[in-house]
Amino acid sequence: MLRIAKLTDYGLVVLAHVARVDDVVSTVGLAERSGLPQTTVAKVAKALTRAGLLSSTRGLNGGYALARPAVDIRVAQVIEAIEGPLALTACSTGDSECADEHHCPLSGHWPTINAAVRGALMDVSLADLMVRTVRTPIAQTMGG
Amino acid sequence: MLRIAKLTDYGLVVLAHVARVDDVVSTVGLAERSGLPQTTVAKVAKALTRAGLLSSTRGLNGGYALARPAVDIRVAQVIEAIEGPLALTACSTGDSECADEHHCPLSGHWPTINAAVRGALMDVSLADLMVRTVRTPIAQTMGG
DNA sequence: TAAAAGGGGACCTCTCCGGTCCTCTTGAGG
DNA sequence: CCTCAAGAGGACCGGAGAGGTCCCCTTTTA
Repeated sequence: MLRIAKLTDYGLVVLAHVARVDDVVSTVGLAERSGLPQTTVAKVAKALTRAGLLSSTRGLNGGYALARPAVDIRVAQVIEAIEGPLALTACSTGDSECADEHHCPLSGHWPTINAAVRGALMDVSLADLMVRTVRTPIAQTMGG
Repeated sequence: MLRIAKLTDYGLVVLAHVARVDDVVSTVGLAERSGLPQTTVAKVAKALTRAGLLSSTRGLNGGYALARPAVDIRVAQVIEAIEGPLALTACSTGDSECADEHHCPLSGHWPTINAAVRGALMDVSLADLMVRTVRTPIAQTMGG
């Protein structure tokens, strides 16, 4: 359904919390702040570290920190860190089960579409996502 | 995994074949051309018709035709026809199970991301997808 | 009036994501 | 040197949801 995986969503949340703390923070700390299970935070943080978005410190008093400024972390990178290369269809991954390419008028065009989507997601940085959402007084009143 | 549904992929293929025929064509005819099961073609064509991308003729000698020129059919519209409104996360659909919005630093930002992706997919038309893929002689040689 | 073709769901299966758990490695500190 | 906290890596299981099929109804024309 053109959805990102829940884990990817969590990944963005975790990154945002790490950025906000602006210091080394453990998975336990992140779990408390985010409200996510500690095991889930750990799973996501591992993937983000492998991708070079988080830097980790092992051993006692270890934890995670941003590997680079929030402005330099793009949503597309987070998605790729957790879900792998961005490809809207199975066709575009290379391991094509879609052997009827002579039938398929679309073959060869997916890279273009993928690039367009990737570009859009590259334009949004973690910093962009951390701008405090402006809530109007009216919304606050109505929200109850 | 930020994948479109297979049915959506099929939808694009079906649309491309209808466009190529440039005349009323039945689900049986489309199944032959595309190599997809006739039942699947039917399912997809129904959704596309409901969304106004295909026009249908019922009764004997009936079938489908494009409801408007291929240039005016955008990939984003096809996705929405089959999968519903474009929303990368469950958060952004409105029926948020994600009640911890006070915890979530991202709340309020998803519409922006969705709009970016939607924009990218709106920029690609069915006509764009039907341009014959250019294969260089070198690629043919190397492809074996 | 019978046959062809689309319309609209219901339903079942199977894949794949989400979440958990276990064990190993690393490093700080007593 | 030993212990313990904390990350690394991978195995595993259950449930939701997409894919695909089927059935019956309506429409239209020969």
